[in-house]
Amino acid sequence: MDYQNYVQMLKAMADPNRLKIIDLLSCGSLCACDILQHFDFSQPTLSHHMKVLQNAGIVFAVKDGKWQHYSLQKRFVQEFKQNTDQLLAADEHCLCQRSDCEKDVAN
Amino acid sequence: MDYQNYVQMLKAMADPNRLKIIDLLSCGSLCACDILQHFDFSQPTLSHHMKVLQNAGIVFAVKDGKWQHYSLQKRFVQEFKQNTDQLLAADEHCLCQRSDCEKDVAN
DNA sequence: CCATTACATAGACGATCATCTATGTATAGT
DNA sequence: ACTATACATAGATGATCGTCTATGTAATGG
Repeated sequence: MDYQNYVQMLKAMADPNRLKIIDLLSCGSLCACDILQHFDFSQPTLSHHMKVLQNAGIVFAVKDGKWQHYSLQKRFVQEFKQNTDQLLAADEHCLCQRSDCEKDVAN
Repeated sequence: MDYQNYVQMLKAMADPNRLKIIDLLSCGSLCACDILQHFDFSQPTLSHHMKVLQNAGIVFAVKDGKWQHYSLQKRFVQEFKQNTDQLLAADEHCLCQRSDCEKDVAN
């Protein structure tokens, strides 16, 4: 499994404010000023967070006049769930490579 | 949704080494020395990572003589998937609370 | 007992991070 | 043209993070 991209997603999500932004965008696209209203931090801070989310492939932006409309990347939603399932499944991709691997033992 | 616990899980997962530890443990319990063999960092560093994973509710430890056996918390596997689904679903829990909420608009 | 093994704790250090203020850059309205 | 609005960029700062070395502790074996 490709950790690199998944870790970047996790890092971007591992901030309460960015997680809330993702939650906001899960119901549709919003412009920066709309998002900002839900937070106490400054506008440059939001700009920073949006860039982190874009770099992680979580969010994409469309410019419309003065406004930047942000939306969740559909591909992110799909890939994140897929990577999560793969990570947490006790299946045959087992990394431990030990002869006494306990992958079949329930905990 | 309770961000606090979910964010703590995400933070703990947002490190490539800890993610690999989770992957290793997804196929069964391992002791610290077994886990350490898969990495280049020092033993205290592993001890630190295991504590982070325990504090996040991802891993639990059972002591057996000299050995510490680590396993994934079943509850974590379940709750993490559940929280992820809830976060990324465009359902009625919409936070934006705007009259023109676009939660029904596909992107 | 003493040495070894398995692991934890303490403290330090450099890197990364979230946030801020100050400022720049478009776009829109009058 | 001027002003206001929406957003980005630059640079600074304090906090957090991942890692290390040094050391402590508890269990095991001869």
